[in-house]
Amino acid sequence: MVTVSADLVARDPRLVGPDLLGLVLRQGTRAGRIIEVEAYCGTEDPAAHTYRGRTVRNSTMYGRAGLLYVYRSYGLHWCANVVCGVEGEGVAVLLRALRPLEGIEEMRVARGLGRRATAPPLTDRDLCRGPGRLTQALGIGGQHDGADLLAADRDVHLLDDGWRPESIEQGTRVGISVATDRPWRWWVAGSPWTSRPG
DNA sequence: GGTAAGATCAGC
DNA sequence: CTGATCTTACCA
Repeated sequence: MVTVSADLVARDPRLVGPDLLGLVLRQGTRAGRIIEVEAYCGTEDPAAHTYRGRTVRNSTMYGRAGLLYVYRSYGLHWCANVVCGVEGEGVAVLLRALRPLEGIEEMRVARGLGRRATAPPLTDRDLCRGPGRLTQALGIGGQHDGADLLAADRDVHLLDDGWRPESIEQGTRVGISVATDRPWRWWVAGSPWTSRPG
């Protein structure tokens, strides 16, 4: 397990996105492998939070590459992004699904909070499949917005254990209503851990 | 000042 | 399909 270099993320998010597949996101004792991502491309991307300029919420997305941009989605869920490009550009890659690797019991507890007693038991596939689910599973929230993912001594960081996908598939992004034609979503081909069937 | 629309998810 | 619930944009 080694940390990820700044060179990997200090590029166009459409290049960084597929290169993040296979890397490990760790938060405390919980970790998962990145299976599915989407690129958000700043002023040229109407679906990006930074398309209309800086706000209180999106300021981290303008920071230097390798920071974690965490925002609240629909007032309820947290979504985690890896800031890319150069400082001030406002581009990032959204993490959409992980394969759980470590701390799976902790993830199960975190994901079970607030569920009805009658709800069916959570399978491993239910833990990190979707951007809101993976942050809940790892315990990532607003307090991690702006964290440095490239420093191994931090609570939350990116690691490379050498694993690489055999092949990668590409398609359009999920859950947006503008710029729906841009093929800026990538996932590990054939993986059962994606947020929706490939 | 009010309102609508989200980079979502769970439950019916 | 709907409701939950926070942030922002846009209009009055």
